[in-house]
Amino acid sequence: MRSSGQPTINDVARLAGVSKKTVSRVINDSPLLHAETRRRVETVIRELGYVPNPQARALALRRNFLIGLVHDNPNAQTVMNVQQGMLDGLRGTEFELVVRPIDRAAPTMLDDLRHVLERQRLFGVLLMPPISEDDAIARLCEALGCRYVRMGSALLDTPARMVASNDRVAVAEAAAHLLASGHRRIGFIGGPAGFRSAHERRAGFEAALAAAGLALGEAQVAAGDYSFAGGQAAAARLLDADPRPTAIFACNDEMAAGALHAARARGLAVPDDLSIIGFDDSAIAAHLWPPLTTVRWPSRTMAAAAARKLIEDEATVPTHFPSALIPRGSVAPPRC
Amino acid sequence: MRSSGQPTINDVARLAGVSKKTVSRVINDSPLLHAETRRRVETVIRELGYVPNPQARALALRRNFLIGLVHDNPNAQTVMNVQQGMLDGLRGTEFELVVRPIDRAAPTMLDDLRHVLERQRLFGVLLMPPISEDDAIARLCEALGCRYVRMGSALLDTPARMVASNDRVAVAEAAAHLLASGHRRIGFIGGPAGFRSAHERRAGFEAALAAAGLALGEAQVAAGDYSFAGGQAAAARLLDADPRPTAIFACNDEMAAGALHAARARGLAVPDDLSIIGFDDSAIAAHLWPPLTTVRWPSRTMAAAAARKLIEDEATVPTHFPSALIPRGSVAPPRC
DNA sequence: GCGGGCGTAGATACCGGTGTCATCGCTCAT
DNA sequence: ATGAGCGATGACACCGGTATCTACGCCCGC
Repeated sequence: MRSSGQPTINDVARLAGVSKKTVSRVINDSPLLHAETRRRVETVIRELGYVPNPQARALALRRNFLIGLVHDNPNAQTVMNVQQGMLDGLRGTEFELVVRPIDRAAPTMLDDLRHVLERQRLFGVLLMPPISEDDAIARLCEALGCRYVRMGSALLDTPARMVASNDRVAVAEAAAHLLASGHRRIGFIGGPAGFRSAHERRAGFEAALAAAGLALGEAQVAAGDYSFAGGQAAAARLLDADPRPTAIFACNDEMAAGALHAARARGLAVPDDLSIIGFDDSAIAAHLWPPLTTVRWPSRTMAAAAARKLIEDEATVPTHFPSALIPRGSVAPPRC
Repeated sequence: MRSSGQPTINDVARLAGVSKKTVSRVINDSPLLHAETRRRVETVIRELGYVPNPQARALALRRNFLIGLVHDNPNAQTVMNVQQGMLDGLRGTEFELVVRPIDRAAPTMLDDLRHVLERQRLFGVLLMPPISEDDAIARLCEALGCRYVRMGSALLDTPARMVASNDRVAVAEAAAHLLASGHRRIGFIGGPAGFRSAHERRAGFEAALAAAGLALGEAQVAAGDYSFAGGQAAAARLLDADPRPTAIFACNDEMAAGALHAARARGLAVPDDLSIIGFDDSAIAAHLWPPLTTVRWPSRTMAAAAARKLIEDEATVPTHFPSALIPRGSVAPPRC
C-alpha cells in the first residue's frame, strides 16, 4: 500500500501502531507522552528516515518558515556577509533563507515587492540598507502582515524592528585618526543624497572636524554615489583644487578605490602624497595597494541579530553594533 | 463568517457563486471554462485581492517551488552574479530562490546538505563550482529526488544537468595574448589540486605554449589556492627565480591581485616590468591599479540557463557558454 | 462503591489547494 | 424519439500535517 516517495506521518503512525496525532506529539516534543510510546515512535522515525513535510506544517500552522533578505545593495561582499550572518542567526531553527534583490530605481518596485511578499507569505524579511531607509517599504511589510527588521546606520524604527551601527561615531573616529596624523585639509566624498548612512557619516565627519576647531568647507566636499566611478570623479574634483587636500575620507570602500585610481592618474603616491580612508572593510579594501585603512561595518553580526529578532519574540537581542576603525596602509602623515 | 487574514479560495468561490474547483480552474488557466464564468471569478479575485497559498498548492501538487543555490565559493561577486542570473532565469515563474552556503571542509558537510534537502524538499538545486565538481554531492541530490544542475568549467555530467564554460579554450586565448605581446617566460599560478577548473585552465595554458613551441617547466608553475594570500606567495616564488618571468597568468583574479602586491613589494611596475592576467572578471579586476586584464566567466548568463534547465523539461536550453578575454591595462610587451 | 481529576491516546475536523469522477444540459447522428 | 458525445461545472476525497475535543484507564478521597 505504501507508495514510493518519502514516508509520511501516516506511515510512521501505522508502523508504530499509534495515531498520527501521537506521532505529531513526538515530533513537537510534547510533554504528555509515555516514555515508552515516545521511544517506540522515535525508533520507527529513525528506521524510516521520516522527515516532516514543511509545506504541510506551514499549511496547518497557518504560517511558514521562510525568512527573506531584501536588498538593493551594490556591494556584493556586504550582501554576502549579511546572508552569512542571517544563516548564522537561523542555524538550528527550521527557517530557510530566501533572497530577493530588488531594483529601487524601477517604478514597479513596490508592486514587485508586494507581489513577492503576498505570494510567498514570508514569515519575515530583513531590509538591508539602502532600502531599509525607505519607510514606504517598511509600511508595505506591515500592511501585508510580514514581520520586518531594518538594518541601518542609525535607529530609524523601534528597537524591536531595527539593528543599527553607529556610523556617526565610527566616522568621527576615522576623521580623528587623520587629524591625529597631522592632516588639516581633508576631503570628504559623500554618499548619495537621501541615504541615511551618507547623512550619518557626514555628520560624524563634521563633528570630528568641529572638535578640532575646523569647519568643513563646501570645496572640500564632493558628492559620490557609492560606486567606483563616482569615487573616481569625486576625487578628481577634490584633487584638482589648490591647495589640494592631503587626505580623503570616502563614505565607502568602492569610492575609496576610485579615489586611489584618481590619485594614481595624477601621479600622487598613496599614502605619501595622499592619505585615504574608506568605509565597509569590503574585500577590495585589503586587496588594494596600499591596503586600505577603513571602517568595519559589523554586517555579519548585525544580520545574525536581525535574524534572531525576526524569529524570536523576546527583545533580548541587542540592537546596537559598533563599527570599528581598521588601520592598514593608506594613511601616513602629510608631507607638506 | 469570514475571519480576517488573507482571503482563500473558499471566499472567492462563495462570493462568485461557484465551487472551489472552478476557482482553481481560473487560477490555472484551464481552457474548459465558460468565458462569462471566468470573468466573474476574475472580478471577485481582483476585488478580494486573492492570492493562492503556495504552501497549500505545494502540498496538493506534491512538489514545491523552491530552487536552491548551494555554494562554497570564496568569491562574493561571483556568487552574487550567479544569484542574479538564477533570478533572471526564474523571473515570471512561481519559483523562489533559497540560498545555502556550505562549508566543504566541514566533516559534517554531506549530512548538513542531506538535512537541508530532505527538510525543505527543494524542487531543484544549482551547484556552483567548486562543489559542483564533487560527485558525491550530485549523487546525494539524486538519491534524495532533488533535481540538480551543475555549473562548471567543463562538461562533467549529462548536458541536461550541466552548464559549462570552456575554460581551456579561454585560457589558451589569454596565453596566446601574452605570447603575441612578445612574452616568452610566462609564470603560471595554478588553482587548488582537485579543482576541475584549475585542471582545465592549466591544460589550456599548456596547450597555448605548446602551440608556440614552448613547454611549461616546473619552475614556471606555482600552486595557488584561489586566495589573495596564496597568489601573493605563489607570485613571490615565481618572481624570485632568475631569470624571472616577464608575465604571469593566475587562475583567478584574487590570486592575480595577490601577484600584483608581490610585484609591488619587489619594486616591479605592472605592466612595464611584469604583465599579469587573471580569471573571472570579478569586481576587483577593474578596481585594481592597473585595471586587470582578465577572462570573463559568463556566470550570470550561465546561472540563468541553469535555472531554466532546472524548471523546464525540454532540453532546448544551451549548455555551453564561452568565456572571453577582457583586455585592460595589466599587459604590455616585455621590456627586456 | 463511586464521582472527579489526571495522564495518555485517539477520532475527527481542518488548513487551502488539486485530482478524479459524476452530473447536467445541449447538440447531433441514427 | 433516443442515446452518444461533449462542454461546463460540482461533489468529494486527498495531500500531510495540527488543534480540539473526547475516551479510557487509573488513583484518589469520601
